[in-house]
Amino acid sequence: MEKELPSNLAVAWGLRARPGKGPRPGLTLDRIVAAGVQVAAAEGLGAVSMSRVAAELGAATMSLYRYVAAKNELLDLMVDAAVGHPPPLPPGEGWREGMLRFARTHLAILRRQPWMVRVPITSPPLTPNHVAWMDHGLAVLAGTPLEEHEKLSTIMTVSGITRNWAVLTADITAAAQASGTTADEAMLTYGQLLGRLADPQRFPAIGRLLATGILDVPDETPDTDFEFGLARVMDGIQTLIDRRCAGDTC
Amino acid sequence: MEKELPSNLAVAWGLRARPGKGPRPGLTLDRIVAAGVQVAAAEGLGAVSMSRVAAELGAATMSLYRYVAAKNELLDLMVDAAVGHPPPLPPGEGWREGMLRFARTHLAILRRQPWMVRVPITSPPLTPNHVAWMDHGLAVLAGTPLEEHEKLSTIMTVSGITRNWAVLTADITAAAQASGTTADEAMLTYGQLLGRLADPQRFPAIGRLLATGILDVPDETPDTDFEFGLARVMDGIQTLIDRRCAGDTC
DNA sequence: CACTACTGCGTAAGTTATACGCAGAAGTAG
DNA sequence: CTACTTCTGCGTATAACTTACGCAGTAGTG
Repeated sequence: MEKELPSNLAVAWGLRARPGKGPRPGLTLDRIVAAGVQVAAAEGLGAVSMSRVAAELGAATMSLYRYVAAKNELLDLMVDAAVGHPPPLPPGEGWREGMLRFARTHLAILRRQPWMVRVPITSPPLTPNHVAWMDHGLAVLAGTPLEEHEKLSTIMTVSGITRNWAVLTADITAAAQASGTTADEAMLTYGQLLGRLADPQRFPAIGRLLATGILDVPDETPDTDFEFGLARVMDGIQTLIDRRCAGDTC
Repeated sequence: MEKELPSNLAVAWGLRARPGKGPRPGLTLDRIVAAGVQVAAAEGLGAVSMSRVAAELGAATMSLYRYVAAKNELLDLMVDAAVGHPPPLPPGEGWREGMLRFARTHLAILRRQPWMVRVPITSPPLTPNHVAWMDHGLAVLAGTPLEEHEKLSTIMTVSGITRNWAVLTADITAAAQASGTTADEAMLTYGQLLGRLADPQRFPAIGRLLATGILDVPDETPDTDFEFGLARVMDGIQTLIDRRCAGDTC
């Protein structure tokens, strides 16, 4: 009755039956993944080719395919490895500060390794570390009166906002580096480009936005928009909790 | 003082100086983009190669490079074309229903052309239709007492949730089609896989989630999690508006 | 009519993932 | 100890892919 596991998950969870028959393997999945991460960190995701990773290990290209079914699988494993374990849950932490920490930590990880957001997602989160983070998020929300499926939805919402923000800022940073400036300047460049391209006649609402001059001044605090979105979601969850607990024991 | 526009933006906005010197162009950027969209819609993003698109038009591969600087540029233009114009703003619509419509329409577009979410984003939203959608979103929020930059943050938050959900469901659907089942069944498969892989001992919070049996039953309404996230954000914005208007003229 | 700037596109180079299959290594059964 | 099985590393080869380069020809301009 047990269906076969998809191969990528089998290797990710280390569930490959390893009968001690043939010659001892010269490589390890961990070493391959680590080499891939190293290449991606040093030269970007574009530099990650099977031959490049193999060269890093002093092995032949095709050797990698004994450990990984396809390049996609390697990329998924690289991302999972780079996400890493979630930190231990601070005792006595409230759900709100916990979720904020969850999101900010996640963002910091994506910032430290910008190549992560360039890996095309092709499967729902089922790799070990992603599952661990999901568990971590659920644990943060354990004390709330939310239904279990609502906790899951909350985590996905927060993750979505975080990833989206990471992608956006990574884009802007990349564009900045391409033209040899800093990310701050690139933010301003973005505003300038928007002002140059978006005719206020055709796009009146954008005209009003530009008229405030906000996009012409660098943000005093970093990640303002990100924090704004997070705060809104937290407030919304608070509203749901209040509504549910109204006139009820909670 | 006017810096040169990046080439991808120049072509996207149709700002290429076209001196009527040489031979009349045999192709159009629009036709190329349309052909690319057609190929992607019919056979998936993986089938979109420069030669394939050129063949669709009866032209040679290299001809496309007279209109597009690189394949990435073509992909960006394809996405922008597929997003399309935002609908006209329904008169008398409140900000909440407006934002919900914004998000649902966006999701429907990404669902109708699943290849869109597979195009790696490499630049912030500066293409014409994306700008138009941004303007549309700002217009929806025009009646609220939010600051202009808060309106922008709101739109980005909602867009992030929407895109994230589109990617996730596209992944699950793709995995379903790969194994010859339906998306609904794949959702259940996801729950089953999670239950098989995530040891409740190691991941207690996930254990509690699985124990509710929610993942074992198909959702009665579609996009439950997506709608949950949206509702939370809307509630959060309502909270902000209420707080700002407390004891104040609004 | 000469000139110029532009278009279409043939050719070719350089990468890429990965299918196939063989030589040899390490266990296992007799 | 010997035969057999099963696995590993990896050389070779294939079929894609993007795109640099440059040439022949065309439509306006002076």
